[in-house]
Amino acid sequence: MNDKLLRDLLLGFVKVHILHHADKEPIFGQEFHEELKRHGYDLSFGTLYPIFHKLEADGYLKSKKENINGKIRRYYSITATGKKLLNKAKEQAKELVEELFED
Amino acid sequence: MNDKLLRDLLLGFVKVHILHHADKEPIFGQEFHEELKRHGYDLSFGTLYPIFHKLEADGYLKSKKENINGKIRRYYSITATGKKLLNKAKEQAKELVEELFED
DNA sequence: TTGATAATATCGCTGAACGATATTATATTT
DNA sequence: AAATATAATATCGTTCAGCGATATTATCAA
Repeated sequence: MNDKLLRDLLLGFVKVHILHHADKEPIFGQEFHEELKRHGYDLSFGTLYPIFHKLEADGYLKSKKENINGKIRRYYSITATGKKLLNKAKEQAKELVEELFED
Repeated sequence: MNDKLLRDLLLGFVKVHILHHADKEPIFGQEFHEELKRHGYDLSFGTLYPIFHKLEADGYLKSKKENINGKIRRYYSITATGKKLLNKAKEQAKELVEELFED
């Protein structure tokens, strides 16, 4: 079955989930990619990294490079603005889903 | 505040909501546009109509033209394939939201 | 018959998604 | 010490979707 619609749904959520995780602890690309895979979501790095970049450019995330055994990791954590947005997004997502299940 | 992220979230949901409403009764563009507006969502017709077209082309909706006082309306209703997709989408959306709210 | 109205359709631009490829910095092997 | 492997991030070029603006369709009203 064609599930472009399911993909769109996922893509709408990915940014919110990034903020959600970056709110709990610093995260980095590969790790988050694995996390998604574990949940059955296959998202390419060509999609994922630019999302991180955009979220940082827009001030919702801040990042810090760290050298782990010679591999550079860029750890992202949420900003104050990011937290505000995250809360709004969670509310909106909840409302939209609730509407689908009421009556 | 920049809320492109909230918009992406909405856009991911719009198709699911279209299927959801078209499952309850036949709907048409202007009406659904009003419905979204009432909920505070502003979606242009240049966005909305192509979505309807795509959903029909993919076999999730079927449409029938009707002439109401000389104004042509195209009423959309859900297909069997559309119902299956709708159920999957609802499950996926629910899971994604639940994760945002657990622990 | 001209204009107003309700609705759908589509154009052209911009920007995002994505597979593929390049780059970075070290550790390991030959 | 040179070459290879590895873990990770970065970005290119193409395709496609979102969207404001504009066009089209079919009546009714002035």
